[in-house]
Amino acid sequence: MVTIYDIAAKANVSAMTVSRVINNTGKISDRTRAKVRKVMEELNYVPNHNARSLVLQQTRSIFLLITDIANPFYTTLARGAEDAARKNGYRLLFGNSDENLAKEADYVQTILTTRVDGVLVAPAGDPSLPHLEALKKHNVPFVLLDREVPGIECDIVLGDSKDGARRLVEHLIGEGHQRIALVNGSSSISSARLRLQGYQEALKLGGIEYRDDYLFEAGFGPSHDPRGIECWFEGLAEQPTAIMAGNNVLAMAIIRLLRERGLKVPDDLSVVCFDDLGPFAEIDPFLTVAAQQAYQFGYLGIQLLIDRIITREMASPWNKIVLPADLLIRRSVKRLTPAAD
Amino acid sequence: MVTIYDIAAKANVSAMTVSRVINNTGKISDRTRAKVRKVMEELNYVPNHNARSLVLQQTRSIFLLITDIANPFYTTLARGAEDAARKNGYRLLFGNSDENLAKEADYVQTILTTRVDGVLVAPAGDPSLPHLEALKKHNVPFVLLDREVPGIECDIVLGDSKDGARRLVEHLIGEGHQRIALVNGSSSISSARLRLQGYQEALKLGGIEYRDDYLFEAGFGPSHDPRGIECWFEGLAEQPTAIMAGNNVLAMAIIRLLRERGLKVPDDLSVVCFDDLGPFAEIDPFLTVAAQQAYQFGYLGIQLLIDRIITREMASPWNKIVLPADLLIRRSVKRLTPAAD
DNA sequence: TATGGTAAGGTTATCGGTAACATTCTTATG
DNA sequence: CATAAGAATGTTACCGATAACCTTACCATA
Repeated sequence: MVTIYDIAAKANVSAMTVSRVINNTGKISDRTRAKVRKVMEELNYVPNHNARSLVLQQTRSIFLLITDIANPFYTTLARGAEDAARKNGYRLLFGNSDENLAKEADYVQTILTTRVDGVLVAPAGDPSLPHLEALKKHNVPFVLLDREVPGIECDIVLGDSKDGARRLVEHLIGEGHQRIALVNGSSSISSARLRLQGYQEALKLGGIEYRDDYLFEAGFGPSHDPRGIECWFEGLAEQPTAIMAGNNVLAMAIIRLLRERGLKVPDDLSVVCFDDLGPFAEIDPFLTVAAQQAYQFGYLGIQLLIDRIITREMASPWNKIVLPADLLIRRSVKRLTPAAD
Repeated sequence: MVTIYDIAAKANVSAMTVSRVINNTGKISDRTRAKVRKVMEELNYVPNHNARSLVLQQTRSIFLLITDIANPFYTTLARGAEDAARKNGYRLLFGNSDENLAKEADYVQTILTTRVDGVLVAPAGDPSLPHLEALKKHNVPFVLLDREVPGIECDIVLGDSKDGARRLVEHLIGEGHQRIALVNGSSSISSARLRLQGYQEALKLGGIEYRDDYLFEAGFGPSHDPRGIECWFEGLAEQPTAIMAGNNVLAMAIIRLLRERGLKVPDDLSVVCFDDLGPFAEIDPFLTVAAQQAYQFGYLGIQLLIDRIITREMASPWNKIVLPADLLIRRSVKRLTPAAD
């Protein structure tokens, strides 16, 4: 590999002069600058990022840790983050924890050893606490995305889960549904808890009693076993007329399950969910959803993070951005006549 | 930040002894090892990856550059790569070029400066040549994915585009279609060229004449303007009975376009495409596709790459893995009676 | 008792950059 | 023409780790 010393030697200057040319610092005569530039071209010089960040104590890179790379919510979020990072001259590195604490722990280790300037994290859930504490302890600025973690104070970008869920359920009630089930993510995830709250609130407002057997907790992730949902569904004494899914991945599992049982949506059962399905569900915009502004999660998250990185102010009050969800009413909910129920 | 020197001082040993404990090298007494370990815990030591890779001249990390993070083909590929990398003790970094040469060039720069041990690249197309040449020149081992680039010799994992395309078209012909259009990716992408060849071959075998106006070249990427397709479709003198899309993103564009015009698939027009749609099209497995083994692309790609990294053999014959595509026949093709046409 | 082999650990130089300070070269000014 | 004030460049030390070599101390053996 070519180093600044090779260039310095060939250009008959000191390494420091080369460094100055590269970074446009200090005073360099045009003649020298041109000479050094020419040698750099000839030798195909590429700066060594590791050496640079070792002495500078900063890397100009940000790590984005998401929980599911197959989920369009997170890939869209990632694009937002990437755009914002590029715009600010930061390199963005991605990691994918798969909603898995062990992988998350691994990535936190990577983050610490590579000395990135900051981190954007969608945490796996409340048990991510020690991971975030580790970041805190090592003074790595970070911004949480999508999920709060009790015990951690930091900047955060959230969706309005409670409100979105409430509006979804209110829509169902408005269409005449009374027996509404919720298949949710784990209650160790803040957004799942809020969606449950929104669900319960809407039921209450609608004068519908909350039933324990209509709540099932699965995993938000791609790798959870769908048979849990099947068992729950089979075991139901009274079939609901509508199911709300806590996120898009769960909605997929539910719809597949219903199809396998020959149940048509919405004719036999209505389905709604949180999060939109991304471009690949465009074949037939069918599912009624509470769509989140995924791109903004990433974009705004990077902005909050870069603010912290630049000011190095970890004491000033924490920012909390709450983005509303859009209710997109499509065709997965059947209108029930009062008599029909 | 805590360094090995801080630990050395507190444990009353030399930095070298600390290094030996960390890496399990050399001879260290159990007493010393325990003492050093204890101090490391107390001080929350985290090794500095930059310093380490500076002296070792290797980073144990691999860069994966994909062209579309929103495309399930690539995210599935990414999971395969991630799994394979983890299994081999390599860190995996992702980049997303968005089918955009400028972004790709940028990422190549990042790759060179960060001195990763190797790269997995899905190139934007033939014009990616200089980027790959840069990797070659700097002796960075790389493996191509999904697309060949004329002028570059290297290990590569490909799908059998020609065969898959031929089978898709043969299926259409078998169902009685004669007027079959192809909306393809840019001809500067090898896989698009092969898909065109497969298309033409199937037409020939079926005794159908190739028509120039039934070929439209759009972009494989997420950011291309769908109005091009609209114009082409509007301008058609004779409407085809079936359209084959060069990949899944194009299929989405076509289906949206048809829907906007009130044309039903497959009743009014049949559609097939290359690549499956991922979990989020499970709502209704509808589109007949040539599905590629996306996960394997990533998994096998990493294996080829790590072989090169370990042997440092850049001279031995290049590996070329060609993965077949599965024809998944679903419901987006209408059977035409000979009379109907 | 001399010898040497090995276990355990220390010293020094180096990876490729940059900050801080030092030095040399210009140029304008009294 | 001497000289001071910058402009242009060089020197040295250091960022945090590891490789290569060196030093002890101890024990077994002839």
